[in-house]
Amino acid sequence: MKVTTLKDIANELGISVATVSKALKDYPDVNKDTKEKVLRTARKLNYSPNQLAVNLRTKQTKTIGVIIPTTVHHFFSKVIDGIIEEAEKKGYLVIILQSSEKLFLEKLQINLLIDKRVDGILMSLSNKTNEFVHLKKVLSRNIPLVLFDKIEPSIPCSKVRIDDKKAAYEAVSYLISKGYKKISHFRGDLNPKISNDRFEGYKEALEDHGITYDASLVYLCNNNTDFEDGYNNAKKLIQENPEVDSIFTITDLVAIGAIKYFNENNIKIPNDVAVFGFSNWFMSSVVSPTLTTVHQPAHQMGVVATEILLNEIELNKENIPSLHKEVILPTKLIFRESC
Amino acid sequence: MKVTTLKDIANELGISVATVSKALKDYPDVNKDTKEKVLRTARKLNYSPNQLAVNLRTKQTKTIGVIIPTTVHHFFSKVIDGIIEEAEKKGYLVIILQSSEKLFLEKLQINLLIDKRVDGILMSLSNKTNEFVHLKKVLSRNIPLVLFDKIEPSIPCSKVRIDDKKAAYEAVSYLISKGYKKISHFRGDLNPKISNDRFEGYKEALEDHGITYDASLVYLCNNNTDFEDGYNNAKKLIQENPEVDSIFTITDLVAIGAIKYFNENNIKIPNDVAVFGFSNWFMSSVVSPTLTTVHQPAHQMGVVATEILLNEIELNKENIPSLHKEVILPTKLIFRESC
DNA sequence: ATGGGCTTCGAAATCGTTTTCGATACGATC
DNA sequence: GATCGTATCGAAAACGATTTCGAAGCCCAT
Repeated sequence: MKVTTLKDIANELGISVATVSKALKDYPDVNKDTKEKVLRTARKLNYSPNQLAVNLRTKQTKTIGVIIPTTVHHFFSKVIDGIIEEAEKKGYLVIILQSSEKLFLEKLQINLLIDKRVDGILMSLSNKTNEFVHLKKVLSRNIPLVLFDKIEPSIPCSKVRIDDKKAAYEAVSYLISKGYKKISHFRGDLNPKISNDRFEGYKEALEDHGITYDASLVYLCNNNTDFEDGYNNAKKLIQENPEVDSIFTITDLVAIGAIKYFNENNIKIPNDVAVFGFSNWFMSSVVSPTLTTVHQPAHQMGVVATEILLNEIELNKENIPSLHKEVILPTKLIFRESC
Repeated sequence: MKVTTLKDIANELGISVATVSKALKDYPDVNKDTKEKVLRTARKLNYSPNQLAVNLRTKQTKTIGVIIPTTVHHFFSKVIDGIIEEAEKKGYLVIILQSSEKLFLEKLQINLLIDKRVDGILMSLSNKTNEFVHLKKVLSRNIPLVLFDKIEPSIPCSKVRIDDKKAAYEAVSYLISKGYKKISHFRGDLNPKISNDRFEGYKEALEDHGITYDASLVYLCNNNTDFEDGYNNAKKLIQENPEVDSIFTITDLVAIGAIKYFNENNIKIPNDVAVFGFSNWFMSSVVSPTLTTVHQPAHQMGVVATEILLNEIELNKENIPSLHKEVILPTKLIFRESC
């Protein structure tokens, strides 16, 4: 089953490859009749251009690369959804790679994407990423790069994120305004910036409202901020601080773990302990009681990051230097039964 | 920032491009000394081959395409995880497209991937796909194709799936063996084969164990087999068939919806009504009570489908015709509190 | 008859690699 | 000295498209 090329069309019509190419691209310097004839036989022979040749010649692939820690995560799968949606709309394809939270994989994958000549790269950094030569390599090759969610402020490129600190501040302030005073925090790992930011927001909200910060009320989720972290920390919390009246958790999954423990042990939510999540994962409206949480616009983050990237790619093509944007997407408190 | 090519290395050393290329690929007909010199300057100039040129020349892209209905779904995101993992291991990149359950998008995306000259395609069909010319086009171009999960039996290509009917049969048989007699079924949409298969398994298990099938106990999930389907159907079920003692649901999410309704209305699980799910979504071990379900090997499905595809690609390269496999992955009943 | 303007076409270079097929040189053999 | 084998290299074609630039043909004006 031979694939037809420009040459086949040219031979069929007894004209040159150049004319065929120009006819198909509607160049002004080709006769109407020949244009039509070319179009007809192109359709007849079921021609479609060999993208590899086009890419080599035009030096662009209409493809972007995405590197994220994992696809198996509700947040990231929604981001991917937004990325693919926006990219497809503009005629770009998307190659996805997972760093699995490993720095060496991240570096390797950057090289793969550079070799593959993707037009641009979208990244959310792994928790382990503490050096950035690989990112600088991308920039030095003049390949547009946009970071989202897990970003690194020092890298001169566009970034899309939420204001984790502010969101946490608002959540905890809400708890305080509802009269909660002994507010615990189940915090994330030490490394990723976002978990520190949420922690900072928690502390600042307490201080701003005259509640002194109590380190013994903060519990670490060292199990990849998993469901079990919430369950186990809830257990410890009740043993060690029975007078606690509420918890602000780093993420919904942790909150749901806590809820499970409370439900099993006949601790009433929100009467005994209120629970505040983070992310607005769709399960948060399903669990009993439904979970009050912070809405994190995952899909929108994918769309916006891709918009910015594709824009920079287009500017890059015309050699227009693009200034880098830092977009902070708004979060929103979602009020449900758990508070 | 110029990217170095073979020509640059050749110029630097005063030798030909051909020799440089051969030196880098360790051809036997190039002197050891020149080989070393080439290697050294290649490293010095930070050379990495332009994949576009390589692809054009060798006619393969080391890239596979994946078309699935959606990425925002726990099952599919785990499949993707398996696909990317296996592909990366063998040095292939993965382009992901979403059909969003639309046939016209599926067709369009097939064309995109063909134009992109991917080496092979992995697909799970949309529920709307009722004609298959686009799949035949892939095969007629001699591009390896592997279908998984939502497959079409009539297409002559490899397939990876589970035995939905058998899994459903086993689940319902288990319920019967535990003494349940009034077994309801929350079934999926009419179109995808897998939901019909599960329905068939349900019916057959009943009949084989001397329970006459009662159509009034079967409820349709017409809301995309969503959480709400389970909730609403549970409500209707209790009103219309208060004597029901158990439910077999098309998928965990529907089961969890039902569980929520029962919890809210003080209907005890499993004492009043037992609930059996399908998929072993990780939430099924989190909800209260934990959900008895059928384990569906999503990650493995991605890995196996990719293995088969890459194998066919390799054979294809050597012009060895490959016979198509149909792999049926084993499922497993997971026993928890809800039954 | 000459020149200019316009339309239409195609030769050829180019993108960066891979690979075939000679070409050359040198030493060994008879 | 003629022949052969071997080691080493490079010219050139090829992959399939894009694009520049010049050529050819024709008409019209001078």
